[in-house]
Amino acid sequence: MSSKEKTILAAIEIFSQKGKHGARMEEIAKEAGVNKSMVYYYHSSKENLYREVLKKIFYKIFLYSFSELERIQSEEMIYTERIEVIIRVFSKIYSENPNYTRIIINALANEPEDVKYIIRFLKAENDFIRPEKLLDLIEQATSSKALRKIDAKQTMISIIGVSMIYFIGKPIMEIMLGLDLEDEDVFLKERQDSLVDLVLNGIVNRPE
Amino acid sequence: MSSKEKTILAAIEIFSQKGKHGARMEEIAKEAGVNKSMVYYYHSSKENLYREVLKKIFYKIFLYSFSELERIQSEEMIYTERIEVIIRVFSKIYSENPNYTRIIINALANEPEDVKYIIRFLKAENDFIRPEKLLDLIEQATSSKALRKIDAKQTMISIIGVSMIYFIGKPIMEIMLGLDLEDEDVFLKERQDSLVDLVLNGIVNRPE
DNA sequence: ATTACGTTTGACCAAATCGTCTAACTATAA
DNA sequence: TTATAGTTAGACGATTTGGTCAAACGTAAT
Repeated sequence: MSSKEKTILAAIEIFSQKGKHGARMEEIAKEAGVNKSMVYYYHSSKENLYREVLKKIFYKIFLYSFSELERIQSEEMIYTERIEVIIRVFSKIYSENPNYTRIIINALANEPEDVKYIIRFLKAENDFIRPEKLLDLIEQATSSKALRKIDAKQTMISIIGVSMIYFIGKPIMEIMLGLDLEDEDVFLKERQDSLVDLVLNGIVNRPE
Repeated sequence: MSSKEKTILAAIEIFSQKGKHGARMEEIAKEAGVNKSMVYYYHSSKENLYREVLKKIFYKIFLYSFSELERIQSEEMIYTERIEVIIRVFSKIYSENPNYTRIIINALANEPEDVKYIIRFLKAENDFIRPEKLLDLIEQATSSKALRKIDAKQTMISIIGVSMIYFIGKPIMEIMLGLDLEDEDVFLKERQDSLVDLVLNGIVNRPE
């Protein structure tokens, strides 16, 4: 792996632990196993490195989620099944990449303009990034009476966002609910099932 | 207002804009209209000031949400109405205090241990902080058949978390969905209604 | 061997920034 | 008036930290 690549991976690790300002360039270099000058040689500044990191993370998440979306569109499924898969895909992305999740949450809260710029950039560069696809799916499902009359945009936000919740509120939940994290995997699985259950029941159409 | 109080309010403002590490003690002092020495005089260190801020924020949020919970428990309402009020209360807290929301999100992502410590502390000091109350409400509603057979803990997390989503995903949504923020208030209102609709439909019991 | 080019190193700088210290100011009580 | 306690100001110190630089290293082509 190139020094450039190693640096970005290390940066993801450190930024996710310490946040943008909390992270130290020296520490990132050490984690990457390269000289600090190398970091600057390839990424010119902390600001820049941070943007590279965001770009990489969003790219990977988009790549994965849109290819899954593509896949289920080509398969034989009823609408609610498709929606279920989508919810599980997002849950999976967040839970399997907790440090991506942390960085994204931080960026959204602190550098929303950076995030906007990067997403715009990625959308312009990569044809496969097409949020309309998810929107269309929801709208089709609605007009086919598989789903109730719901606002597709709002539903899309809810689906994407709801899967992120557990990670955000983990410490609160641990104390509030007296959760015992020894069985975190079990809890996460239940969490996912519960979300699927909640959302599907919330949007599905029930003929009288 | 005392200098100590002014400092905390200023700190909330600056921490919410810049994050814990991004915030400068000098800037906080300036915002508070006091000398930097005063900040140290009252709060001894940045670390300490940050914890004071978290304490204050969580206290206020708990105070508001639990008193609302208390209020609706004393009123004549059916279970689903109570749940609806709760969802709207949480949405309101987050949307009316965006800087609290940002700080909390940051703290949860970056200093989860601090958050745990503070919530434990607040719970020990303040009798009114009783998460069981919300849990009980959901459980009662379930056993009275007003709600489907759902896991109360999971539902509680979903209710609290789902209201936070809009703030977290705002930039993503703006670009993904091409939202036009001139009518943000309208959008937020629709967002809240949509959430209430989704969650209530998701958990309510429907006799065959 | 020499050139050339990308890569790597460690020392170094300048600015930022947390935190301290001492002296002074204010108000209240004796 | 004097004493005391709480409060404020601003300069200063020590360290951290983002960022730079010139020199060296490796390697592959000429």
